Amino acid sequence: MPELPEVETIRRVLEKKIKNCLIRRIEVRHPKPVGNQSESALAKRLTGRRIVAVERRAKYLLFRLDPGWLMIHLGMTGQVFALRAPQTVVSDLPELPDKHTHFILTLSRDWRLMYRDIRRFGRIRVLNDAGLRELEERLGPEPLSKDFTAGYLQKALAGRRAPVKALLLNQKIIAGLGNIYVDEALFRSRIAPQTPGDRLSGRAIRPLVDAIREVLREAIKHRGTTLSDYYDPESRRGGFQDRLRVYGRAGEPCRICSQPIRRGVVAQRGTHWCPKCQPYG
DNA sequence: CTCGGCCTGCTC
DNA sequence: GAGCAGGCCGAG
Repeated sequence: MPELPEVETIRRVLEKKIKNCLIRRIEVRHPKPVGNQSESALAKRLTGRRIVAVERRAKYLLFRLDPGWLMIHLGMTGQVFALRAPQTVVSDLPELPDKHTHFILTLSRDWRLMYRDIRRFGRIRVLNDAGLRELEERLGPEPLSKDFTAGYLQKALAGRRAPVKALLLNQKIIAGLGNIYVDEALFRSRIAPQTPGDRLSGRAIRPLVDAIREVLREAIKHRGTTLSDYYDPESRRGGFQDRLRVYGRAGEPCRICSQPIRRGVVAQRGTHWCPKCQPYG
């Protein structure tokens, strides 16, 4: 569920709070998210390590240790909370840890990191440098990096018959987009989501690249989108949900042309678009 | 490339 | 009770 802007928001908050903390203790409360590894095996690889930096690649949160990496992918409903020892979350969230809190790191300076995940689609792994390289091999360029250019995207989409929506969700083509921001970027670049990759005109590529960058930057600025489950590590909601132009707005008037926003299924995902403002392919 | 599976909770 | 949900992976 969290896409690049949400994971980036989490990263920034965590960096501010727990960078340079030592991992004192770990607790595995449900084995699934850690890949059914035993608590003792994980503890051997984590306790005593320092969190040197908090990084992000695509939708992966990467804690740089000394040595090694702790990787967290939030799946659809994963959340990470950073709490000072006695203090609990504010807002409308349950007291932690609750029955959906599956993994806890106790850190120096009284911090505790709690991983909570209702659907348990998320994953927590300890990686060495080789493991990190394997992860990297499955991912395309970061959309906000200089590697993501019109030339690159043109090549990546060439000869692909799948709908452009499916291609933009493919993390090997571009890393970090999910259902919300793909729909939003296609709206902003006026491209119909069903358009096959190889039928996108060359002129459509540049606006698409710009729209992807723009929507991600804006969403990060507003600390991500909270539709229901997303909260940052300080249990704050995002603000971008109020600025969505098509996602979740089926039947509501388009903000540009007032036509009702359509909803259908493309690439097996709920897809939102304006039939009038998105004529291109 | 498409589909089903993994999970729980919420809305109809 | 059915269908849906911000993601990913492996099977066919």
